[in-house]
Amino acid sequence: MDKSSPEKPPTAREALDRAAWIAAALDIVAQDGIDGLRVESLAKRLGVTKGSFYWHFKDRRDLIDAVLDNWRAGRIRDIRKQTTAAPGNEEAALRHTIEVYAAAKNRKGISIEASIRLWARQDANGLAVVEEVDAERLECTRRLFLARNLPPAEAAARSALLYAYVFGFSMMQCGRFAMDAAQTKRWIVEQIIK
Amino acid sequence: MDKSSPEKPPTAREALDRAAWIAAALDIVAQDGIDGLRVESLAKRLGVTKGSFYWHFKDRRDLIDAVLDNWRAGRIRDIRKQTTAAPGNEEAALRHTIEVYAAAKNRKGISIEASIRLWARQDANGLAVVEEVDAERLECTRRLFLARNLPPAEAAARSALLYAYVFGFSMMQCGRFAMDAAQTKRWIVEQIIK
DNA sequence: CAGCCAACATACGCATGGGTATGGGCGCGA
DNA sequence: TCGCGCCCATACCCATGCGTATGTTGGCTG
Repeated sequence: MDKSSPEKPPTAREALDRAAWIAAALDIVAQDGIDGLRVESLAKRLGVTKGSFYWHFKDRRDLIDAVLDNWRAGRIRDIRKQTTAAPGNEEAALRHTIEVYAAAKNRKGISIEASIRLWARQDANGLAVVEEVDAERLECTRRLFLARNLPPAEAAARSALLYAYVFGFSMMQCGRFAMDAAQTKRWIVEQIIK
Repeated sequence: MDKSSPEKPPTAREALDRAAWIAAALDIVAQDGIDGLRVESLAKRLGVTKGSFYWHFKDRRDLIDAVLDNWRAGRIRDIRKQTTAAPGNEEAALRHTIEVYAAAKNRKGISIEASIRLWARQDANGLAVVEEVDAERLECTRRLFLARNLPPAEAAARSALLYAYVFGFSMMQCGRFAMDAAQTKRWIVEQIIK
């Protein structure tokens, strides 16, 4: 919750440095998972030593929590941005959301998400973060369905199906199968939207 | 590929012991992921020391590959078992398959699957195993849809949606949301099946 | 009973990694 | 210019963990 490691108001320099650590940490999480997020290797990647790390962060756990907070904020910002729609444009927004999140392009983002989710199975803080993101995502798309005057139960169900599909899809990094056939994708999207 | 570490025909005793190691290893994978699968801690859990491990396995990688093979065989056996259907009973089999795989009950199995999948993003052998399992699962349910005389493209699409849904669902360990409302589940299943 | 071999245990070297304690350089205000 | 505090480096302790080399034991065989 408290981002500033010294008590004084976080200076721009200090905030930037913490952000740099967190950004580099996210790279590592994408590659090797949260378990692979090691203080020394992270420091080496940034061209410094542990001494620097332990000035900016209390310990490794402090970094992980910061990464988690950062990820949560980013995911919530993103889903809200992607699901904003002018009245009457809700269907287009829904298609756009599926298109964006079911794109196999964002390999790094998917890796990070999978890593955090897996790790959250063993960690209370992580679990809370994942649940917040899930709740926000489900709510955002549910609102879009509701705006189309669907019954609440159906809006919730379609939202859940959309999320589960996008998520399951992104977990199969191998698009060699029928999963990525354009025809298949189109059929599925119609099932979810229409 | 070669399971027997000594060249002689694998005796029953030796096979049993290897299986015991692999079973214990799967427990650890479920808890801490493949990265958490450590030779020494595994040995401690079995009440022996490393000396025993390195008699049964060449190295840690050998154990991981054995775990992978074991998992692949089990998953393929299971999907085939769950999707067998007498002619005319395909719809019931499909519902049964969804019910079984989308059950949040199998927490351990889901953890193992998620761990292996995440790890496979960084490992060629693991990736091949995951792809084999994916292909088999998609094919098994696709056959069920085909038996109901659906057009091939639609059968493939429904199979993909079913798999993506089940998978995405199982990744959200938190059933606190609309995801587990019976009504929502029922609506989604109808979309996939009908 | 001698010998052999499977199935371990013991002990070691080495690397990685968390955390701490301490030292040092450098800019900046008094 | 003197100190002070931010930012980082060095050095150290300790734990975990991989892999290897070698010792040990119990059971089976000839």
